[in-house]
Amino acid sequence: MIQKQPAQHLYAKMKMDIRDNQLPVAQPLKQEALSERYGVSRIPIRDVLQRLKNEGWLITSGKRGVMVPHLNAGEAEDLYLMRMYLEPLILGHAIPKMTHQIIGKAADILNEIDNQGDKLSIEESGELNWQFHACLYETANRPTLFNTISSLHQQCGRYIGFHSHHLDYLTTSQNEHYQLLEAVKEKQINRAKNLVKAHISDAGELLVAHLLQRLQF
Amino acid sequence: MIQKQPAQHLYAKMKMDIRDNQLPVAQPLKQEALSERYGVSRIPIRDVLQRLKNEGWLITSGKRGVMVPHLNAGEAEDLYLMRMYLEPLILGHAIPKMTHQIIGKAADILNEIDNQGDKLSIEESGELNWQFHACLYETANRPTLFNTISSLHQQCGRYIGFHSHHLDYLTTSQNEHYQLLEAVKEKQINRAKNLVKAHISDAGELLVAHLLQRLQF
DNA sequence: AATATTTAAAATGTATACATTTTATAGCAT
DNA sequence: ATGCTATAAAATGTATACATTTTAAATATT
Repeated sequence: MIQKQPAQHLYAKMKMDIRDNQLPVAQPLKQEALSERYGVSRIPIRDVLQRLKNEGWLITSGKRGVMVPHLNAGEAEDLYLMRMYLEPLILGHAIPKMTHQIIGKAADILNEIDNQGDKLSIEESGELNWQFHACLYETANRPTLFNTISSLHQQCGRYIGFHSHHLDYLTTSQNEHYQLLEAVKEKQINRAKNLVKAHISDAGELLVAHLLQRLQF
Repeated sequence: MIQKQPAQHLYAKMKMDIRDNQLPVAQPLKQEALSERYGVSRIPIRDVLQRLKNEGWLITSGKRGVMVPHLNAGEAEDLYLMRMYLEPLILGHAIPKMTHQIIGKAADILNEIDNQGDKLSIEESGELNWQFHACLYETANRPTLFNTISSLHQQCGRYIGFHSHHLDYLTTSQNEHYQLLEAVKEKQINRAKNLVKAHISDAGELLVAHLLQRLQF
Protein backbone atom coordinates (compact mmCIF):
# COMPACT_ATOMS: atom_id res chain seq x y z
CA MET A 1 0.00 0.00 0.00
CA ILE A 2 1.22 3.40 -0.87
CA GLN A 3 1.44 6.04 1.82
CA LYS A 4 -1.71 8.04 2.51
CA GLN A 5 -2.09 11.46 4.14
CA PRO A 6 0.77 10.84 6.56
CA ALA A 7 0.38 14.15 8.32
CA GLN A 8 -3.06 13.26 9.58
CA HIS A 9 -1.77 12.81 13.11
CA LEU A 10 1.46 14.70 12.76
CA TYR A 11 0.10 17.68 14.63
CA ALA A 12 -0.87 15.62 17.68
CA LYS A 13 2.42 13.73 17.63
CA MET A 14 4.55 16.84 17.51
CA LYS A 15 2.54 18.50 20.24
CA MET A 16 3.01 15.49 22.48
CA ASP A 17 6.72 15.48 21.73
CA ILE A 18 6.98 19.09 22.74
CA ARG A 19 5.03 18.50 25.91
CA ASP A 20 7.16 15.50 26.82
CA ASN A 21 10.41 17.28 26.06
CA GLN A 22 11.28 15.02 23.16
CA LEU A 23 12.34 18.02 21.11
CA PRO A 24 15.25 20.31 21.93
CA VAL A 25 14.28 23.45 23.82
CA ALA A 26 15.35 26.97 22.90
CA GLN A 27 17.16 25.76 19.83
CA PRO A 28 16.06 26.27 16.22
CA LEU A 29 14.17 23.33 14.76
CA LYS A 30 15.31 22.36 11.27
CA GLN A 31 12.52 21.49 8.90
CA GLU A 32 14.59 18.82 7.20
CA ALA A 33 15.54 17.15 10.46
CA LEU A 34 11.91 17.10 11.51
CA SER A 35 10.80 15.72 8.17
CA GLU A 36 13.27 12.84 8.57
CA ARG A 37 12.25 12.23 12.16
CA TYR A 38 8.57 12.02 11.35
CA GLY A 39 8.98 10.41 7.96
CA VAL A 40 7.17 13.03 5.92
CA SER A 41 8.23 15.78 3.56
CA ARG A 42 8.86 19.33 4.67
CA ILE A 43 5.48 20.56 3.43
CA PRO A 44 3.29 19.03 6.13
CA ILE A 45 5.99 19.83 8.67
CA ARG A 46 5.74 23.48 7.74
CA ASP A 47 1.96 23.40 8.09
CA VAL A 48 2.15 21.90 11.55
CA LEU A 49 4.89 24.26 12.68
CA GLN A 50 2.71 27.19 11.77
CA ARG A 51 -0.25 25.82 13.71
CA LEU A 52 1.86 25.08 16.76
CA LYS A 53 3.38 28.53 16.56
CA ASN A 54 -0.01 30.15 16.59
CA GLU A 55 -1.03 28.15 19.62
CA GLY A 56 1.99 29.07 21.67
CA TRP A 57 3.73 25.69 21.54
CA LEU A 58 6.51 27.18 19.44
CA ILE A 59 7.98 30.62 19.06
CA THR A 60 9.87 32.26 16.25
CA SER A 61 13.19 33.69 17.17
CA GLY A 62 13.78 36.24 14.45
CA LYS A 63 15.15 34.68 11.29
CA ARG A 64 16.74 31.80 13.12
CA GLY A 65 13.57 29.83 12.68
CA VAL A 66 11.18 28.32 15.13
CA MET A 67 11.90 26.79 18.53
CA VAL A 68 10.37 25.22 21.59
CA PRO A 69 10.23 27.96 24.22
CA HIS A 70 11.36 27.39 27.75
CA LEU A 71 8.63 26.88 30.27
CA ASN A 72 8.25 30.17 31.98
CA ALA A 73 6.49 31.13 35.17
CA GLY A 74 5.62 34.54 33.77
CA GLU A 75 3.79 33.03 30.84
CA ALA A 76 1.85 30.68 33.09
CA GLU A 77 0.93 33.58 35.34
CA ASP A 78 -0.37 35.59 32.40
CA LEU A 79 -2.40 32.70 31.07
CA TYR A 80 -4.11 32.12 34.39
CA LEU A 81 -4.60 35.83 34.89
CA MET A 82 -6.44 36.13 31.59
CA ARG A 83 -8.54 33.09 32.37
CA MET A 84 -9.39 34.60 35.76
CA TYR A 85 -10.98 37.55 34.01
CA LEU A 86 -12.46 35.94 30.90
CA GLU A 87 -14.01 32.78 32.28
CA PRO A 88 -16.30 34.54 34.79
CA LEU A 89 -17.37 36.69 31.89
CA ILE A 90 -18.49 33.84 29.69
CA LEU A 91 -20.02 32.00 32.60
CA GLY A 92 -22.13 35.06 33.33
CA HIS A 93 -23.48 34.89 29.82
CA ALA A 94 -24.00 31.14 30.02
CA ILE A 95 -26.05 30.93 33.19
CA PRO A 96 -29.20 32.64 31.92
CA LYS A 97 -29.26 30.17 29.01
CA MET A 98 -28.39 27.13 31.10
CA THR A 99 -30.42 23.96 30.55
CA HIS A 100 -30.92 20.95 32.76
CA GLN A 101 -29.27 18.82 30.11
CA ILE A 102 -26.03 20.75 30.30
CA ILE A 103 -26.06 20.70 34.08
CA GLY A 104 -26.56 16.94 33.90
CA LYS A 105 -23.69 16.53 31.47
CA ALA A 106 -21.42 18.62 33.68
CA ALA A 107 -22.41 16.53 36.70
CA ASP A 108 -21.59 13.36 34.80
CA ILE A 109 -18.12 14.64 34.05
CA LEU A 110 -17.49 15.46 37.68
CA ASN A 111 -18.68 12.01 38.70
CA GLU A 112 -16.35 10.43 36.20
CA ILE A 113 -13.43 12.32 37.69
CA ASP A 114 -14.47 11.09 41.14
CA ASN A 115 -14.98 7.51 40.06
CA GLN A 116 -11.84 7.14 38.00
CA GLY A 117 -10.11 8.62 41.00
CA ASP A 118 -6.35 8.27 40.95
CA LYS A 119 -6.45 5.97 37.95
CA LEU A 120 -6.45 9.05 35.73
CA SER A 121 -3.24 10.28 34.27
CA ILE A 122 -2.58 13.95 34.74
CA GLU A 123 -3.37 14.54 31.07
CA GLU A 124 -6.67 12.74 31.32
CA SER A 125 -7.80 14.59 34.41
CA GLY A 126 -6.77 17.85 32.75
CA GLU A 127 -8.85 16.95 29.74
CA LEU A 128 -11.90 16.10 31.86
CA ASN A 129 -11.46 19.31 33.79
CA TRP A 130 -11.58 21.29 30.56
CA GLN A 131 -14.60 19.35 29.33
CA PHE A 132 -16.45 20.32 32.49
CA HIS A 133 -15.70 23.97 32.05
CA ALA A 134 -16.21 23.94 28.30
CA CYS A 135 -19.64 22.40 28.42
CA LEU A 136 -20.78 25.16 30.76
CA TYR A 137 -19.12 27.87 28.68
CA GLU A 138 -20.46 26.71 25.34
CA THR A 139 -23.93 27.38 26.59
CA ALA A 140 -23.19 31.08 26.45
CA ASN A 141 -23.17 30.86 22.67
CA ARG A 142 -20.37 33.37 22.32
CA PRO A 143 -17.97 31.69 19.90
CA THR A 144 -15.40 34.47 19.75
CA LEU A 145 -15.09 34.68 23.49
CA PHE A 146 -15.13 30.91 23.77
CA ASN A 147 -12.38 30.47 21.21
CA THR A 148 -10.02 32.79 23.02
CA ILE A 149 -10.65 31.01 26.30
CA SER A 150 -10.18 27.67 24.62
CA SER A 151 -6.90 28.84 23.16
CA LEU A 152 -5.70 29.93 26.59
CA HIS A 153 -6.49 26.46 27.92
CA GLN A 154 -4.56 24.93 25.05
CA GLN A 155 -1.56 27.02 25.93
CA CYS A 156 -1.86 26.02 29.58
CA GLY A 157 -1.47 22.46 28.32
CA ARG A 158 2.29 22.84 28.11
CA TYR A 159 2.39 23.25 31.87
CA ILE A 160 0.21 20.30 32.70
CA GLY A 161 3.17 18.22 33.83
CA PHE A 162 3.77 20.72 36.59
CA HIS A 163 0.33 20.60 38.05
CA SER A 164 -0.10 19.29 41.53
CA HIS A 165 -1.45 15.81 41.22
CA HIS A 166 -1.79 15.07 44.91
CA LEU A 167 -5.09 13.60 45.88
CA ASP A 168 -5.78 16.37 48.32
CA TYR A 169 -5.56 18.91 45.53
CA LEU A 170 -7.86 16.85 43.34
CA THR A 171 -10.31 16.80 46.26
CA THR A 172 -10.12 20.53 46.70
CA SER A 173 -10.57 21.08 43.00
CA GLN A 174 -13.56 18.77 42.85
CA ASN A 175 -15.16 20.51 45.81
CA GLU A 176 -14.81 23.79 43.99
CA HIS A 177 -16.34 22.20 40.90
CA TYR A 178 -19.38 20.95 42.78
CA GLN A 179 -19.88 24.31 44.50
CA LEU A 180 -19.65 26.00 41.13
CA LEU A 181 -22.13 23.66 39.53
CA GLU A 182 -24.52 24.23 42.42
CA ALA A 183 -24.32 27.99 41.95
CA VAL A 184 -24.89 27.57 38.23
CA LYS A 185 -27.91 25.38 38.82
CA GLU A 186 -29.37 27.96 41.20
CA LYS A 187 -28.58 30.69 38.68
CA GLN A 188 -26.58 32.63 41.24
CA ILE A 189 -24.59 34.52 38.68
CA ASN A 190 -22.32 36.58 40.89
CA ARG A 191 -21.59 33.71 43.23
CA ALA A 192 -20.75 31.47 40.28
CA LYS A 193 -18.47 34.08 38.76
CA ASN A 194 -16.62 34.51 42.01
CA LEU A 195 -16.25 30.77 42.36
CA VAL A 196 -14.66 30.25 38.93
CA LYS A 197 -12.39 33.16 39.48
CA ALA A 198 -11.23 31.75 42.80
CA HIS A 199 -10.96 28.28 41.29
CA ILE A 200 -8.68 29.48 38.53
CA SER A 201 -6.74 31.68 40.88
CA ASP A 202 -6.08 28.71 43.18
CA ALA A 203 -4.90 26.50 40.38
CA GLY A 204 -2.76 29.25 38.91
CA GLU A 205 -1.04 30.14 42.14
CA LEU A 206 -0.24 26.52 42.86
CA LEU A 207 1.15 26.05 39.37
CA VAL A 208 3.29 29.17 39.45
CA ALA A 209 4.63 28.17 42.85
CA HIS A 210 5.66 24.79 41.49
CA LEU A 211 7.25 26.38 38.48
CA LEU A 212 9.25 28.82 40.54
CA GLN A 213 10.48 25.96 42.67
CA ARG A 214 11.46 23.66 39.87
CA LEU A 215 12.60 26.02 37.14
CA GLN A 216 16.12 27.32 36.96
CA PHE A 217 16.71 30.98 36.17
CA MET B 1 14.91 38.90 -13.56
CA ILE B 2 13.49 35.71 -12.21
CA GLN B 3 10.76 35.91 -9.64
CA LYS B 4 11.90 36.10 -6.01
CA GLN B 5 9.95 35.23 -2.84
CA PRO B 6 6.65 36.38 -4.30
CA ALA B 7 4.70 35.68 -1.15
CA GLN B 8 6.62 38.28 0.79
CA HIS B 9 3.67 40.63 0.76
CA LEU B 10 0.98 38.13 -0.05
CA TYR B 11 -0.23 38.06 3.52
CA ALA B 12 -0.78 41.81 3.65
CA LYS B 13 -2.41 41.85 0.23
CA MET B 14 -4.88 39.13 1.04
CA LYS B 15 -5.74 40.71 4.37
CA MET B 16 -6.46 44.00 2.65
CA ASP B 17 -8.59 42.23 0.08
CA ILE B 18 -10.62 40.61 2.82
CA ARG B 19 -11.06 43.91 4.63
CA ASP B 20 -12.11 45.67 1.44
CA ASN B 21 -14.51 42.91 0.45
CA GLN B 22 -12.54 41.99 -2.64
CA LEU B 23 -13.00 38.33 -1.84
CA PRO B 24 -16.34 36.48 -1.78
CA VAL B 25 -17.89 36.22 1.67
CA ALA B 26 -19.25 33.03 3.20
CA GLN B 27 -18.18 30.99 0.23
CA PRO B 28 -15.33 28.48 0.10
CA LEU B 29 -12.10 29.90 -1.28
CA LYS B 30 -10.38 27.65 -3.80
CA GLN B 31 -6.64 27.45 -3.44
CA GLU B 32 -6.11 27.21 -7.17
CA ALA B 33 -8.27 30.22 -7.91
CA LEU B 34 -6.37 32.22 -5.31
CA SER B 35 -3.03 31.09 -6.68
CA GLU B 36 -4.04 32.33 -10.12
CA ARG B 37 -5.38 35.58 -8.77
CA TYR B 38 -2.22 36.38 -6.85
CA GLY B 39 0.18 34.86 -9.35
CA VAL B 40 1.85 32.40 -7.00
CA SER B 41 1.66 28.67 -6.48
CA ARG B 42 -0.66 27.04 -4.00
CA ILE B 43 2.07 26.54 -1.41
CA PRO B 44 2.43 30.15 -0.26
CA ILE B 45 -1.34 30.52 -0.58
CA ARG B 46 -1.81 27.68 1.88
CA ASP B 47 0.64 29.25 4.29
CA VAL B 48 -1.15 32.56 4.23
CA LEU B 49 -4.58 30.98 4.53
CA GLN B 50 -3.45 29.26 7.68
CA ARG B 51 -2.14 32.47 9.19
CA LEU B 52 -5.28 34.39 8.35
CA LYS B 53 -7.38 31.58 9.76
CA ASN B 54 -5.54 31.74 13.03
CA GLU B 55 -6.06 35.47 13.24
CA GLY B 56 -9.79 35.36 12.68
CA TRP B 57 -9.79 36.76 9.14
CA LEU B 58 -10.92 33.43 7.78
CA ILE B 59 -12.86 30.53 9.18
CA THR B 60 -12.98 26.88 8.25
CA SER B 61 -16.36 25.51 7.47
CA GLY B 62 -15.88 21.80 8.03
CA LYS B 63 -14.38 20.08 5.03
CA ARG B 64 -15.71 22.62 2.59
CA GLY B 65 -12.55 24.61 3.02
CA VAL B 66 -11.87 28.08 4.25
CA MET B 67 -14.01 31.20 3.81
CA VAL B 68 -14.32 34.87 4.68
CA PRO B 69 -16.78 35.10 7.54
CA HIS B 70 -19.59 37.58 7.59
CA LEU B 71 -19.06 40.61 9.74
CA ASN B 72 -20.94 39.94 12.88
CA ALA B 73 -22.01 42.20 15.71
CA GLY B 74 -21.67 39.38 18.23
CA GLU B 75 -18.04 38.87 17.35
CA ALA B 76 -17.30 42.57 17.62
CA GLU B 77 -19.03 42.69 20.98
CA ASP B 78 -16.94 39.79 22.28
CA LEU B 79 -13.71 41.32 21.06
CA TYR B 80 -14.39 44.61 22.78
CA LEU B 81 -15.60 42.84 25.90
CA MET B 82 -12.34 40.94 26.19
CA ARG B 83 -10.35 44.08 25.62
CA MET B 84 -12.38 45.84 28.31
CA TYR B 85 -11.15 43.31 30.82
CA LEU B 86 -7.63 42.60 29.62
CA GLU B 87 -6.33 46.06 28.78
CA PRO B 88 -6.90 47.52 32.26
CA LEU B 89 -5.04 44.48 33.55
CA ILE B 90 -1.90 45.06 31.52
CA LEU B 91 -2.05 48.80 32.11
CA GLY B 92 -2.05 48.12 35.83
CA HIS B 93 1.17 46.19 35.42
CA ALA B 94 2.66 48.83 33.15
CA ILE B 95 2.17 51.91 35.31
CA PRO B 96 4.62 51.00 38.08
CA LYS B 97 7.31 50.50 35.45
CA MET B 98 6.40 53.56 33.40
CA THR B 99 9.24 55.83 32.23
CA HIS B 100 9.21 59.44 31.12
CA GLN B 101 10.42 58.34 27.72
CA ILE B 102 7.39 56.17 27.12
CA ILE B 103 5.05 58.87 28.32
CA GLY B 104 6.74 61.25 25.92
CA LYS B 105 6.42 58.82 23.05
CA ALA B 106 2.73 58.32 23.82
CA ALA B 107 2.21 62.08 23.92
CA ASP B 108 3.90 62.43 20.55
CA ILE B 109 1.51 59.93 19.04
CA LEU B 110 -1.49 61.79 20.40
CA ASN B 111 -0.15 65.03 19.01
CA GLU B 112 0.31 63.45 15.63
CA ILE B 113 -3.31 62.37 15.64
CA ASP B 114 -4.32 65.91 16.52
CA ASN B 115 -2.10 67.54 13.94
CA GLN B 116 -2.90 65.25 11.04
CA GLY B 117 -6.52 65.86 11.99
CA ASP B 118 -9.01 64.77 9.39
CA LYS B 119 -6.29 64.12 6.84
CA LEU B 120 -5.92 60.65 8.31
CA SER B 121 -7.65 57.73 6.71
CA ILE B 122 -9.62 55.58 9.05
CA GLU B 123 -6.98 52.88 8.78
CA GLU B 124 -4.21 55.30 9.64
CA SER B 125 -5.97 56.71 12.66
CA GLY B 126 -6.74 53.17 13.79
CA GLU B 127 -3.07 52.31 13.50
CA LEU B 128 -1.98 55.36 15.48
CA ASN B 129 -4.58 54.60 18.12
CA TRP B 130 -3.12 51.12 18.55
CA GLN B 131 0.42 52.48 18.67
CA PHE B 132 -0.58 54.74 21.52
CA HIS B 133 -2.06 51.91 23.52
CA ALA B 134 0.67 49.43 22.58
CA CYS B 135 3.51 51.64 23.69
CA LEU B 136 1.93 51.97 27.11
CA TYR B 137 1.17 48.25 27.34
CA GLU B 138 4.59 47.05 26.28
CA THR B 139 6.02 48.71 29.34
CA ALA B 140 4.34 46.06 31.46
CA ASN B 141 6.78 43.53 30.06
CA ARG B 142 4.20 40.76 30.00
CA PRO B 143 4.59 39.28 26.54
CA THR B 144 1.93 36.58 26.83
CA LEU B 145 -0.71 39.01 27.99
CA PHE B 146 0.42 41.55 25.43
CA ASN B 147 0.24 39.08 22.57
CA THR B 148 -3.32 38.13 23.33
CA ILE B 149 -4.35 41.78 23.50
CA SER B 150 -2.51 42.49 20.30
CA SER B 151 -4.30 39.61 18.61
CA LEU B 152 -7.66 40.98 19.74
CA HIS B 153 -6.77 44.33 18.17
CA GLN B 154 -5.83 42.58 14.95
CA GLN B 155 -9.18 40.90 14.87
CA CYS B 156 -10.93 44.20 15.49
CA GLY B 157 -9.23 45.38 12.32
CA ARG B 158 -11.87 43.69 10.19
CA TYR B 159 -14.43 46.10 11.61
CA ILE B 160 -12.42 49.24 11.13
CA GLY B 161 -14.53 50.35 8.19
CA PHE B 162 -17.52 50.56 10.47
CA HIS B 163 -15.96 52.83 13.01
CA SER B 164 -17.41 56.23 13.47
CA HIS B 165 -15.10 58.65 11.75
CA HIS B 166 -16.93 61.83 12.62
CA LEU B 167 -14.74 64.56 13.98
CA ASP B 168 -16.72 64.80 17.14
CA TYR B 169 -15.97 61.19 17.91
CA LEU B 170 -12.31 61.69 17.19
CA THR B 171 -12.36 64.62 19.61
CA THR B 172 -14.04 62.54 22.31
CA SER B 173 -11.57 59.73 21.77
CA GLN B 174 -8.61 62.07 21.96
CA ASN B 175 -9.95 63.63 25.15
CA GLU B 176 -10.12 60.18 26.66
CA HIS B 177 -6.57 59.50 25.51
CA TYR B 178 -5.21 62.64 27.13
CA GLN B 179 -7.04 61.94 30.36
CA LEU B 180 -5.66 58.43 30.34
CA LEU B 181 -2.14 59.59 29.72
CA GLU B 182 -2.45 62.08 32.56
CA ALA B 183 -3.56 59.36 34.96
CA VAL B 184 -0.68 57.16 33.81
CA LYS B 185 1.79 59.97 34.32
CA GLU B 186 0.48 60.55 37.84
CA LYS B 187 0.59 56.80 38.47
CA GLN B 188 -3.08 56.75 39.44
CA ILE B 189 -3.49 53.09 38.70
CA ASN B 190 -7.16 52.61 39.46
CA ARG B 191 -8.18 55.79 37.70
CA ALA B 192 -6.19 54.82 34.65
CA LYS B 193 -7.69 51.34 34.59
CA ASN B 194 -11.19 52.76 34.78
CA LEU B 195 -10.41 55.20 32.01
CA VAL B 196 -9.20 52.57 29.54
CA LYS B 197 -12.12 50.39 30.36
CA ALA B 198 -14.54 53.20 29.69
CA HIS B 199 -12.62 54.22 26.59
CA ILE B 200 -12.89 50.73 25.11
CA SER B 201 -16.48 50.39 26.21
CA ASP B 202 -17.39 53.63 24.44
CA ALA B 203 -15.72 52.61 21.22
CA GLY B 204 -17.22 49.14 21.36
CA GLU B 205 -20.75 50.30 21.96
CA LEU B 206 -20.57 52.77 19.12
CA LEU B 207 -19.19 50.13 16.78
CA VAL B 208 -21.79 47.53 17.69
CA ALA B 209 -24.55 50.08 17.26
CA HIS B 210 -23.28 50.88 13.75
CA LEU B 211 -23.03 47.20 12.91
CA LEU B 212 -26.56 46.48 14.07
CA GLN B 213 -27.81 49.36 11.95
CA ARG B 214 -25.97 48.44 8.82
CA LEU B 215 -25.85 44.66 8.88
CA GLN B 216 -28.67 42.56 7.58
CA PHE B 217 -29.86 39.54 9.56
C1' DA C 1 44.85 40.23 16.10
C1' DA C 2 40.55 42.34 14.78
C1' DT C 3 37.46 43.60 11.25
C1' DA C 4 35.66 43.41 6.77
C1' DT C 5 34.75 40.83 2.36
C1' DT C 6 34.13 36.83 -0.30
C1' DT C 7 32.78 32.27 -0.89
C1' DA C 8 30.64 27.99 0.22
C1' DA C 9 27.20 25.44 2.62
C1' DA C 10 22.98 24.98 4.83
C1' DA C 11 18.26 26.14 5.41
C1' DT C 12 14.11 27.99 3.96
C1' DG C 13 10.74 29.52 0.24
C1' DT C 14 8.33 28.21 -3.87
C1' DA C 15 6.94 25.71 -8.17
C1' DT C 16 5.64 21.61 -10.38
C1' DA C 17 3.96 16.96 -10.40
C1' DC C 18 1.53 13.39 -8.41
C1' DA C 19 -1.60 10.95 -4.78
C1' DT C 20 -5.50 11.03 -2.09
C1' DT C 21 -9.72 12.65 -0.79
C1' DT C 22 -13.88 15.07 -1.43
C1' DT C 23 -17.65 16.53 -4.14
C1' DA C 24 -20.57 16.36 -7.94
C1' DT C 25 -22.68 13.70 -11.68
C1' DA C 26 -24.73 9.94 -14.00
C1' DG C 27 -26.73 5.60 -14.04
C1' DC C 28 -29.37 2.07 -11.84
C1' DA C 29 -32.78 -0.14 -8.83
C1' DT C 30 -36.75 0.32 -6.12
C1' DA D 1 -39.78 10.28 -8.80
C1' DT D 2 -36.70 8.87 -4.78
C1' DG D 3 -32.82 6.95 -3.06
C1' DC D 4 -28.64 4.32 -3.81
C1' DT D 5 -24.26 2.98 -6.01
C1' DA D 6 -20.64 3.75 -9.29
C1' DT D 7 -18.07 6.81 -11.83
C1' DA D 8 -15.86 11.12 -13.13
C1' DA D 9 -14.27 15.61 -11.94
C1' DA D 10 -12.55 18.82 -8.83
C1' DA D 11 -10.00 20.11 -4.88
C1' DT D 12 -6.82 19.38 -1.40
C1' DG D 13 -2.65 16.93 0.60
C1' DT D 14 2.06 15.66 -0.14
C1' DA D 15 6.60 14.66 -2.39
C1' DT D 16 10.31 16.06 -5.17
C1' DA D 17 13.08 19.48 -7.40
C1' DC D 18 14.76 23.91 -7.77
C1' DA D 19 15.52 29.07 -6.38
C1' DT D 20 16.51 32.25 -3.01
C1' DT D 21 18.03 33.63 1.25
C1' DT D 22 20.51 33.04 5.46
C1' DT D 23 24.30 31.46 8.03
C1' DA D 24 28.83 30.01 8.57
C1' DA D 25 33.55 29.72 7.14
C1' DA D 26 37.50 31.22 5.00
C1' DT D 27 40.15 34.59 3.07
C1' DA D 28 41.86 39.00 2.65
C1' DT D 29 42.69 43.78 4.61
C1' DT D 30 43.85 47.21 8.04
